[in-house]
Amino acid sequence: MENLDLAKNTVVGILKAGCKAEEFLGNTLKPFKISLQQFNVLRILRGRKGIPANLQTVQKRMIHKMSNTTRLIDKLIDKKLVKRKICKDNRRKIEIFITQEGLNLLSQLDALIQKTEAETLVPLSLEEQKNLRHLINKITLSR
Amino acid sequence: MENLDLAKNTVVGILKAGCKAEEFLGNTLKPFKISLQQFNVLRILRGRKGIPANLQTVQKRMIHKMSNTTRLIDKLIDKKLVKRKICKDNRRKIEIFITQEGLNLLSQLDALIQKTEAETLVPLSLEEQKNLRHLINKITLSR
DNA sequence: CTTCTAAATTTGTATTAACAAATTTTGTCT
DNA sequence: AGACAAAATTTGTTAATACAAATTTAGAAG
Repeated sequence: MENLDLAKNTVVGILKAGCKAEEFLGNTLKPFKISLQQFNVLRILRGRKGIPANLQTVQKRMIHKMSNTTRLIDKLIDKKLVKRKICKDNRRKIEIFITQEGLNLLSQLDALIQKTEAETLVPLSLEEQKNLRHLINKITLSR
Repeated sequence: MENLDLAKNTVVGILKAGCKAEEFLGNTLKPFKISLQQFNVLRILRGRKGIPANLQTVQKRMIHKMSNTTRLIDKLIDKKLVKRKICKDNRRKIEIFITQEGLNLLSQLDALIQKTEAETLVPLSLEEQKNLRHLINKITLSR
């Protein structure tokens, strides 16, 4: 009965696939000296198209839920890829923006990352990818 | 065209699912003070059923390929869950065993982990799990 | 407006992981 | 056996992450 270990094998498979994807993407990002987590935050900020984000907005959309987004963003600020601003009408609210330099970096990366994503999924046909996406989404969207 | 971002969405989904699985498993292991990586090494060693393993055997089977398995195993030795032995007939060869204490810990964890794995996959039927496992394996087994 | 409570953010500390260099081991060839 | 090259392992150092506690902020209630 291959069913006995179905859940175990599936979960281990998910973990391995996640590691492989992280490895591939990490290798692509390495020459640019940013981590996958940092890259994802940059993409989140770009996605806001000028609308500033506060910490929790960023945190909610992050792939890796980590306990310390403050310092992750500090790193991006050190690299001049991101800025913190104090809102004019509510000076207690701190808002986060991506800088032009950050946008430039992302546009450099876009094509490379797209290629890496494709490489990761090479063993799957388009139909299989759709199928996989559907199944995976069922897992992740359910919380 | 939802196809434009198919690969991107699929890869992001894989990453998220991986994080979710790590989170669930990590929470289960937390009260026992071992990390998921350490737990996996223990399971690898148990799987050898008394046959000792050397470092690279362990490394090859690890889910998280990390650069430093030596210190990971050192941690397990500190916790008395694992032992290093010097082979009699070839005293240069160092072999790694799981201790009785390690086996006891694993048998305590087995049921809990199984439950956690099931919880992670709750949104999927058995058929869907099989399907997912198949697709995921295509990705991970291809290297 | 002040007070209170819950949520969000930051900070300090300890643990873990990444990276590169150095060392040790393995196996082959003479 | 001895020497060498390649692979594996260990070690030092730096960077990232986890965890818990402390601080700050937001919003409700009086």
